[in-house]
Amino acid sequence: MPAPDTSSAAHLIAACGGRVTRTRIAVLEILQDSPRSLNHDDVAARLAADGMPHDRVTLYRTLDWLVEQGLAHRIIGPDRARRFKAGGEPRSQHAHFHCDRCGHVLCLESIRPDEQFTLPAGYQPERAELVFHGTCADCGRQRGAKV
Amino acid sequence: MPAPDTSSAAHLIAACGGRVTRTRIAVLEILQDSPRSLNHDDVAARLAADGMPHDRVTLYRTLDWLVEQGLAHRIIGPDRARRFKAGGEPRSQHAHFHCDRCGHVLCLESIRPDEQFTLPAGYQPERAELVFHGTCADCGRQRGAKV
DNA sequence: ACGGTTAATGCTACAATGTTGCATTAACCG
DNA sequence: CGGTTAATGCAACATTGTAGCATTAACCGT
Ligand SMILES: [Mn+2]
Ligand SMILES: [Mn+2]
Ligand SMILES: [Zn+2]
Ligand SMILES: [Zn+2]
Repeated sequence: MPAPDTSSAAHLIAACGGRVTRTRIAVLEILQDSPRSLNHDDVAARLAADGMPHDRVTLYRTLDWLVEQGLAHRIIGPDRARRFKAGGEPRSQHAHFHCDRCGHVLCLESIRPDEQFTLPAGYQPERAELVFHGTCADCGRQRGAKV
Repeated sequence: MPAPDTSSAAHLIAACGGRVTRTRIAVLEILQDSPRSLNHDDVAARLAADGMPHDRVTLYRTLDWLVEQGLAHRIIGPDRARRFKAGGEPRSQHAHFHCDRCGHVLCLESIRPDEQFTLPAGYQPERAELVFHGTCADCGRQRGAKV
C-alpha cells in the first residue's frame, strides 16, 4: 500500500466533500500538470488527447466547481475568455502576465497587488486584479519570431 | 459666432480626420456626460432616450473607433463585457474599481499601476491593468440596501 | 446649392463563450 | 448489492461581439 498522497487530485477533490469523478480528477490533473493557465479549449483538447469523453457544459461546470472549492483559480483575459490554473487564492492574490505575442497567461506569484495602494475614501476593496500586458520571457528571447 | 469649443464632441471627432456623424457625436457626448463607464447596453439605452436611431453593430464600431482614436478608453469587466468612458489613456494608465454590489465600474485616476512593480527577468511589460473589486463609496454609505 | 466619391451605416447572418432545464448515469452509502 | 442523489450528457437558449454587403449620407470640389 503506497503512502497516501494528500496532494493528489483525487485526494484534494475528496477533501472538498464532492464526489470523486473521472472528469474532476482528469481536469484537475490537467491543470496541475500545466505551467500556464488554460482556457476551456485547452482543457478540452487535453481531455480528448487522453481519450476522455467530455461534454462542453460538464467542463464548464467542472471548472467552476474547482474554483468554488478553491482547487483552482480563474482569470479573465482580454479576449474575454476565462483561463484556469490549479491552486486557489487563499489570501495570496497574485498578478498575471498576458503575452501579446504568444497569447499565454502566466502567474506572477511574487507580485501581490493588495496592500500596495491606498484607495480614495469610502472604497472598500476586497481583492485586486493586476494584469500586465507585453512580451513574455520566452517570446522575448526569440524576438522577431512570429509565433 | 460663438467661440469654437475645441473640447466639444464634434470638434474632437473632426480633429481625428473622421467624418463627423450624428452617431459619433451622440455617443461621445453620452460618454462625456457620464461620470462612470458604460457598457453597450447603457449607451444604447441613452441613445434611445434621446430619440436617436441606433444599430447594434454600428454602436460596436463607433465605440471601437472612439477607442482607436484615443477619444475613449475601454476596460473589460468580470462579466466579460466591455465598458467605455470618455478620454483616452495617453500615457496615464489608471486603475479601476468594480463594485460587486451595484455593478458600476469607476475610474481611479489617482492610482497608476505602471512603474510600481518590478517583474521577473525577461518580461517586457507594455501596460498594466489594475482592477479592484469590492464595495464602492456610494454603496458603502447605504449599507444593507440591496441595490 | 449640386452631384460625385466613399466613409459610415443598417441589416443579416454568423462566431465565440457561457447558461438553463431536464432526462440519464454513476458515485457513494448503508 | 440496491437505493439515493450528485454529476453528467444533451438540446436549446442567452450574451457579446464580427463579417459581408447593399444603402445612406458626410464631405469635397465645382
Ligand atoms: Mn494565477
Ligand atoms: Mn478608466
Ligand atoms: Zn509569449
Ligand atoms: Zn456600488
